[in-house]
Amino acid sequence: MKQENIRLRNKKDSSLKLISSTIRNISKKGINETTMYDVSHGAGLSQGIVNFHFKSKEILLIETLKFISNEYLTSFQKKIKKAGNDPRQKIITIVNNDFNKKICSRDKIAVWFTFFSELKFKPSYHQICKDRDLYYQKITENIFKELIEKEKIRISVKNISRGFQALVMGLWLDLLEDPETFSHARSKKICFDYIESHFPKEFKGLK
Amino acid sequence: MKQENIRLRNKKDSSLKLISSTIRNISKKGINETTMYDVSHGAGLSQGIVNFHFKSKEILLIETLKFISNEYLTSFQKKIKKAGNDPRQKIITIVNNDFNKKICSRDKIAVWFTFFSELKFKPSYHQICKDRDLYYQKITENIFKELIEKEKIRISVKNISRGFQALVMGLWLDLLEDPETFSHARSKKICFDYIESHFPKEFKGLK
Amino acid sequence: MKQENIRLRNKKDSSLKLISSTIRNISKKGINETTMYDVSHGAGLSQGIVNFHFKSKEILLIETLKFISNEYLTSFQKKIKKAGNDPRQKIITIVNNDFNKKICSRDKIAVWFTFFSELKFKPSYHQICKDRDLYYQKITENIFKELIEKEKIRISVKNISRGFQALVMGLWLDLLEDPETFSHARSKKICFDYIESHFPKEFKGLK
Amino acid sequence: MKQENIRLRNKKDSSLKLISSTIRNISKKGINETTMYDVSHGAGLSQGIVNFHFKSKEILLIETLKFISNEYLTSFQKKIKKAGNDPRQKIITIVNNDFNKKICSRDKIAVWFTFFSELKFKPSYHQICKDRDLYYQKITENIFKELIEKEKIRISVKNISRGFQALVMGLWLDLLEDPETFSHARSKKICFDYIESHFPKEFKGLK
DNA sequence: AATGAATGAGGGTTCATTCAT
DNA sequence: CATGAATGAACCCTCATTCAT
Repeated sequence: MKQENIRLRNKKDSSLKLISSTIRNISKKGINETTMYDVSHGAGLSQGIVNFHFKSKEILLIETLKFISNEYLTSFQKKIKKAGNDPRQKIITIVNNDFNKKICSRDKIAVWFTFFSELKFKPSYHQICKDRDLYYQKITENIFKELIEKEKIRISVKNISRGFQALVMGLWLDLLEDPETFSHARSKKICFDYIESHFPKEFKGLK
Repeated sequence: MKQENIRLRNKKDSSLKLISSTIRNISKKGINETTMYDVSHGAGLSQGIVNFHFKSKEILLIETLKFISNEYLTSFQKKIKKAGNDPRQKIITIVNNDFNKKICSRDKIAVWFTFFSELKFKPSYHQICKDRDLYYQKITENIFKELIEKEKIRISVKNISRGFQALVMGLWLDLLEDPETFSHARSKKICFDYIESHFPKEFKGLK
Repeated sequence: MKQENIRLRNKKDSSLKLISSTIRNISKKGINETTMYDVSHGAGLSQGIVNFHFKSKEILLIETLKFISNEYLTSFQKKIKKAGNDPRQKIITIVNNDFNKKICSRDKIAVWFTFFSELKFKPSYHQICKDRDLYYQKITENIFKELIEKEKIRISVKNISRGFQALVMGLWLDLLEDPETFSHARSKKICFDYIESHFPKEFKGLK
Repeated sequence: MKQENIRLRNKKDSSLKLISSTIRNISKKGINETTMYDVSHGAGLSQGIVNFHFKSKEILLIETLKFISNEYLTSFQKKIKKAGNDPRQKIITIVNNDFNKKICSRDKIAVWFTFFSELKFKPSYHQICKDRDLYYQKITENIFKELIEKEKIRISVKNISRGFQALVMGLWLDLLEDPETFSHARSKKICFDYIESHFPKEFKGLK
């Protein structure tokens, strides 16, 4: 029974090591250049082991996407909870989380965009991303709804929310593409400008 | 002389057919799943011809990126010229061009994001994208500068311009990811909302 | 530990089988006509295995050259050691070894000359051949030096030694080119004539 | 009629240029690395032309071997004729010709050994080389026969002649393999040593 | 006679996957 | 659970050859 537990933990350990190695490799070389050999040796394990823990490369990649997706959501949820009930505080928290260097290091962004680029022809990737997006959408839409009601302006919640989300993704791409002249700080500033321009009363002079 | 011309045209024709086939294939399957065989047969030609016109797959991909990049810029320049000197008209033109279905069909977007995902480890892709971006940046920054002066507001040109650009890219990603519930029309609306929120006098009630 | 040994032996076995198959194939068809498929299937193994054990065809060929070179030297050393200290006996031993049918079967000669023909543009082949030659030279020069001292004649050690070596190579080429009318026995006779003509006292009537 | 002549000459010119380019290329890169493209462009002509003048690469190579073989024989015959009837003078002439830098430049030797290495599996090469060898053999055997009669020694003409020939080939190989420390002059010296050792009276102190 | 775009067979190589140990 | 030799399909690329011009 105890041995069984150890085995399970070992198995889980190896799987995690493998996923972590996958992320590292993808961010360094992209999906196509990342081989099963790279992954296993990057995890300090041997050749055939990947097909042992994950049935195929396809599945390894799906699990990897699930992993970073989950990592994002976990951080998101934790911080939103801490932010309390003030919509103003909540949206600030979201921006800070989205451009938290742990969540969106250049490496991680590279991995995200790698998966994005395959969305069109990989239904399984699509599903995972969609799940994350829907969750994110639901939360932000609610926040923007509260803000709109407070500010008493007339604007589509759906549009402002989607615009916000698109803006974040676009800025992530900029961070990936242009790391020398663009920064996390400026990304946040631009997001806050976006919010302030729509909710001037609530966010005037937002730092 | 005439013969020479015919040959050159034929050679150019073949190259174009090949690039066009490459775009079609990448948008359908991604770069890695697109084989040289797919490309050549998709162009109605035979196996070895791709390596004859382009020395390698690598170079074929670079030329393909150059092609769509150039296509984008050409359309952009042509329409901007038509728009005249009014900054209001110019920014509207840019939005219309960015979400013109020829320029940003789902296929083309897929190709763009495929290349974006490799930006980090392919210096040659990076350069081409950077060239396009710098040009786009320069033009939009000038427009926003004019608008800011007209509206007499205090806001960073650089930030509003980059925000706009990021928003467009984020919306492209949405069009790629979520074609059923999202549309070109809504993308434009969201862009115009972004502009209107910053320049309310100039753009009040912009459709 | 024992398992490890078995694996190592298996790996070495496969490498040897592959090299041996390479020799057979080169002697039958030459380097260029020998495909990786020929080599692996000639060794009773499958396609990709050659690139697993040797990283490339280039390296396979280098290892093959090293192998026959080593085989030659090993046989040479063993017999020289047996021959004792008499220079007369030693040079006889060398001739016998050089035209031993194991060492210079027509197949092996064909392989040697295949590599010789690429010496000029393949530095790695050149190095291996040079190593072998230098060793051979050193030994034969010492023998001829002893003979010259015994016979008390005046002649350049370097030249007689190099001439001897050249003669052997020329005769190998004859054995390759003209197997019907030329033989190992006659090759030896010609070598002994060469030696006798320079050291008549020592070798008078050498058969 | 005149036009016909011009055409023929042009055709011959091109063929010669092509063969000459073939020799240059083989000596630089070996047969396998020499492509039809290399040959035609090295001759200042275009791609498809080789298959026009020679039906195939195989035939081009055969014609090339015939060419250098013929070049060798022509030089050989011319000089032998000049040498007169003295066997002593004739053999000296042969040595001088065999190590004439025009006849046996390192480039030409490389070409020769390239063909030698394919002798075993290319009957057509074999025939051409054999023709050259038989002619050479006949002449040298006659010379050695005369020398033996003059010197009144007992030795096999066939063997001494073949030994001589083998020695020359072996020295050619040395010139190919070891151009830094070995020279044409030393090659000749070694040949003369060979001759002197068998015919001391006739060649004493041969320079 | 000459050109050079096009063909297509075949080579070297890579790599996900399997499996005996 | 883990190893790593072995498999074999599939890829990119080369190149002799053809043929319309």
